[in-house]
Amino acid sequence: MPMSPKVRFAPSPTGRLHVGNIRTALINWLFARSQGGVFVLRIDDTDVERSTAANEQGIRDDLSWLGLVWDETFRQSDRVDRYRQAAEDLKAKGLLYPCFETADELERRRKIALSRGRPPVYDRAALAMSETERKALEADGKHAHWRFKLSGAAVTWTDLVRGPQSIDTSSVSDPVLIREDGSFLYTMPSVVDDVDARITHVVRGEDHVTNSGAQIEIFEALGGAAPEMAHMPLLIGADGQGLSKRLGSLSVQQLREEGVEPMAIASLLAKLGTSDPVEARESLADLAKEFSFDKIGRAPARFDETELAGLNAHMVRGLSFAAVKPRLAKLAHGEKATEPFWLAIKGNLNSVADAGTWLSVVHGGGLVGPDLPEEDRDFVSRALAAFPEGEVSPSTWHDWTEAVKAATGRKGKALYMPLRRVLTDQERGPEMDKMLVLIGADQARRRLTLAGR
RNA sequence: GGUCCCUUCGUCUAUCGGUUAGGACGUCAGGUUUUCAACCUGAAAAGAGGGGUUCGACUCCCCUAGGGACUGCCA
Repeated sequence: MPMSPKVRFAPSPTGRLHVGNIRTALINWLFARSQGGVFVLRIDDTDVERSTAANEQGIRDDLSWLGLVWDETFRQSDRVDRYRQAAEDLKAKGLLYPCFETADELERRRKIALSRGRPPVYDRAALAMSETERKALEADGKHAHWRFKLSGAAVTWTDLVRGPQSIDTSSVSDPVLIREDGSFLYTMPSVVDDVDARITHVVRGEDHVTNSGAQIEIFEALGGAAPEMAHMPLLIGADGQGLSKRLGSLSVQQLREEGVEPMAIASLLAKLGTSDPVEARESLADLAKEFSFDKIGRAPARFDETELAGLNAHMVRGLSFAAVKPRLAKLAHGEKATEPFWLAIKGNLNSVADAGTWLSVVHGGGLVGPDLPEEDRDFVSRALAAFPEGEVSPSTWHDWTEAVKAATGRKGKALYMPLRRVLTDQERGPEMDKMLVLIGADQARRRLTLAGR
């Protein structure tokens, strides 16, 4: 029996979480939970220019809302001393070397290489530099950035999703680990943190596959063994194109504002691209029970907002009154919501917030009523005359409409639709026998009176 | 340009050389319903293209096409 896994989700606080991020977080969380493991939230804030405390808090809020609670958390900016130590270790081993090319220069060289049809791989010119040259540059006030010296050999691992992998490090540039200003790029801190936190599995998007090749060498250089790796296929848009632009901006925040249930999001993201049917699940625990890397395919999966909306509607209709009561209470007249009310209307909702419409239909006294054609106004008056005395009951609608049918000769849509419109101000909605009971006799008579002549 | 990955109904997928290519969601039709939803029944719907290998290919190999990713002093 393998030891229980420890995984991490490592967002960079340069923005809020979006669907791609969440999926990575979710898969990590589900894997950890499915194995009784530990889920670590690591804030990758090594890019001080773009990282903000507000974004970090936003990310924590987003994860909490989704229910992706973390067992441990820390931020990389608090561990810089440890990274310096690791860097010194690599320097001592001759695996970290100083470079003095400017960013502009490197960019230019890449473009030239590309235009000549050559791979834009760093040529290691700095490695050939003599001590004297280096001293001269430093004396000149130049600051070095530092690159990790890749072995040039093939790095292999068995990916939990992709199977046997091999990255030829000779076709990859030596990664810059330390910037000219002395700050760290994420590559090495990530490895140091994974070692120190004893991360057992690195689960991330397949955009990191090449990184993994380099990072595995850094793991080994630092005297550790690399964790297990799992690289998920990326999500693409419904149009089959990359997810980046439009859906990249589809944030948890926005989804939340649109009234999408957290479990609708989680269900879709957990099942999309797997051999399981995409169906709503009530809890993350249910999803965790069904989680397995074996079920994840290797092809990019399409994320479709329409599918999410459908799943959400299905989910909302299945919500119990107890679960939804506190949320209804936040809507106008929501404190008056009862279980019969919820049961009557939930089948007509796409989101919990949609309940607001029906709350105002039932409890909003100021219903003005629709503009009815002349003949309908007359019909409504006759219907009012047939309205039974006293309070209404579940059978009132049936009895009343039968009486109206007999009195007016109307039937079907011509009979029901004007009454629905007058009583609810809507052309469609929950079953009228239930609605009538919810609206009550007084309101019903009032609305019929106003709409009649 | 290079490296890696992918391609089965509209969508997510099953199939470990021999199947009427299965399921789920969606769609459509019928039933039920005053409407919508739900539910029931049924239907339409797929191996990107071309070459091989083989008695037999969705499955193995090659090519082509298409898609994705990486190729940063971002993460």
